[in-house]
Amino acid sequence: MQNKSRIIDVARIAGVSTATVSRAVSQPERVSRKTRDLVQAAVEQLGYVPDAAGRALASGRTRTIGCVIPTLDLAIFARSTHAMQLSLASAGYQLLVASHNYDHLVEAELIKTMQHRGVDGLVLVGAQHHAQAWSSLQAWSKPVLLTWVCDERLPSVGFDNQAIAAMAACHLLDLGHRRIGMISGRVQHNDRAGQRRLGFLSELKRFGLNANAAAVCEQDLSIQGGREGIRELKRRDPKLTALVCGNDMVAIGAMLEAQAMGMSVPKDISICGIDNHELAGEMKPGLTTVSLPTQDLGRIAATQILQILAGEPVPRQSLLPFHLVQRGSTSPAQRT
Amino acid sequence: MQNKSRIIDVARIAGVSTATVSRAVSQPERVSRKTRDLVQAAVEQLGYVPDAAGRALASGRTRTIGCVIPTLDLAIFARSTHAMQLSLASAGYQLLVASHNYDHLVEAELIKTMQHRGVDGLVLVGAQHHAQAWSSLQAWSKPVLLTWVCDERLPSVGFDNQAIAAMAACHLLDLGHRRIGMISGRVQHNDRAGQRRLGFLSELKRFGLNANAAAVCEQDLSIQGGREGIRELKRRDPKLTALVCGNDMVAIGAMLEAQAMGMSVPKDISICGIDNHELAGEMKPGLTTVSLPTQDLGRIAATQILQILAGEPVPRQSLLPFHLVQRGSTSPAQRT
DNA sequence: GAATAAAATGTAAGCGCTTTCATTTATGTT
DNA sequence: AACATAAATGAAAGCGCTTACATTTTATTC
Repeated sequence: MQNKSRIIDVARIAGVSTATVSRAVSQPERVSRKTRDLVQAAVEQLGYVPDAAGRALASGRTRTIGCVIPTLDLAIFARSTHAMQLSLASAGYQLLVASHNYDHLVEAELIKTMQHRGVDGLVLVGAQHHAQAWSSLQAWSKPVLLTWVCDERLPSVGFDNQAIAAMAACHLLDLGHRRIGMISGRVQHNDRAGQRRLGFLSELKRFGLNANAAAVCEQDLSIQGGREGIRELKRRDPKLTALVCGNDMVAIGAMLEAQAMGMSVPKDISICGIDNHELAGEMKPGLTTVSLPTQDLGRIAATQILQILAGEPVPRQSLLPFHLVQRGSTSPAQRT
Repeated sequence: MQNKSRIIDVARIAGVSTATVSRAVSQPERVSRKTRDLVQAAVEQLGYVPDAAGRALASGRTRTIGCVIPTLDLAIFARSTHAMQLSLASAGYQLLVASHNYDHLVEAELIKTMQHRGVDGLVLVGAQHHAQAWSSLQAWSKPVLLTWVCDERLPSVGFDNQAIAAMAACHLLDLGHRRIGMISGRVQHNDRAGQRRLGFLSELKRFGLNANAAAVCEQDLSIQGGREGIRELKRRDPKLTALVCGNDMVAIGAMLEAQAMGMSVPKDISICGIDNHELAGEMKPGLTTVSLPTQDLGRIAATQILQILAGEPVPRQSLLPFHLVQRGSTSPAQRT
């Protein structure tokens, strides 16, 4: 079965040189019909599969893409990574993943390791990285793709995170709310969260509201974070009538806590999330949220980095669309 | 920066042979204090990092572990994989992941690819695999670890899945329920789901109940699956008073649907999940569930495969503990 | 059918590292 | 000091593959 046959064995059986076998295997069109069949037969007879290490050493390519993410333990990253892996696999590429839990130094190390590991391309999350990471990326000749954000410095496929939060804020403003808070993710080492916070604040400003940072509360992107966030914001402004949340888990936490505090959603407080998690539609009331095509993100990232690798042109910045899904957790502000 | 220095450059600067550099880098204890420092200095001066492909080709080892899972898009797998990756990274190993969406043939291909890709070890989910996969595993000289289950044929770290479901069933039986259904995951190509179903049915039998397969309904492990499952089971047996669910998402779906159908949980129907997902405690009522140490599973899997690799002895079968978390979704059966 | 161009194939030189084996150097013993 | 032994080092042979480059074969043109 696994008889570890090498290229030379195939060559001997097929009666050709190893160079020809190599070509027949990786660039069939560069070989005559006859030899291709000959080699194919030998390959099958031996169950030959080229050894990746030899291949990598000789060619400088590994058919492996590295993906460095904050964590796999957040549904959105798990989802996009999953989609990415499937797309890569169907193109014969493999995925090396590593996560850093929002530690920029760890991330920089991971990037370096992956580079020396010989990955053919690197997919990162966000544009905010350790200076050391940036410099090793710059000194690298292989493609790097940024995801979740768009940044001039590198090809990216992501979202206009400001616009996402602005869309949520705008929805609430349109409903007449004027005392709106935001539970944001931790902004340090997370430019997506930073951009969303900014988008939220500018939108308030655009409506002529005094948008100070006091309206924003940083929390972990978890149910618990949502619970704590709404308590904090309510403490700061007891008259709060609406809330934008950094993601749906936070929104769910906030909603549950609001209800536990005796408030009615949306009557007493309107809540809007981001992501459109499977659960959003299942809550009571349903969670209004900005729906992001997370899976597409992963799929497109895979496609694009493979295209770059293939020398095909790709848009340098791809902004993915998103839209508001209105459910029951938001409603017009009460007259006061 | 990334000046691609090779071992020979280091050797020249340090004034030693490449063999010595190689030793100084990978087995410092096999080299004299003096040369070690010399080499170390040269390494730092050049920013030398050994090329992985060369290393792999020469040594036959890649410091890479392959992990083949059904999907990353299920919280439990994302979680355990995440934990595994972190543990591996801290030991200098990298993680190659691939998922197959419960397709055994795809899985077999992935296993083969990873083997030829030169991974140093393989972590799989479950013990049920394509014959072709089994045979390529058998013909392989490197360690393979099964997770989520325990199976004599290979070292494993997992759960007694029958006991998990039995624990859930037993809890409901103890509460006096006698008409109990189960919404199981798809059993085909998923031995965990199969074992859980079996555990459920045997527990019913142990209590002298007529446990036929009619009490079990297969669904996707999602909220939607839970919704459909409870409808189906209620249709089959309108007097159903309790429900075991394949995982918490299913349980949540079932609970929501039960409520939507006008039932009260737990008054009209008791529901018990498996996993202890972050959300379980947040539901109204809180979801009773069998808590599984998902993260530990990943961490331990990583540790064990590295130990095997290091030639250290490890228990061939590691069964991880689990326990019932009682919350509001289960209560004593009503007198009839 | 000769001349030319294009396609197919072969030759052989590495890719960067590890590791066996032989050799040199240090350490210990009497 | 002479010897045995152990530790440290070096020389060099690959690991299995790809790919310039050279060579041969085939197709094309007149």
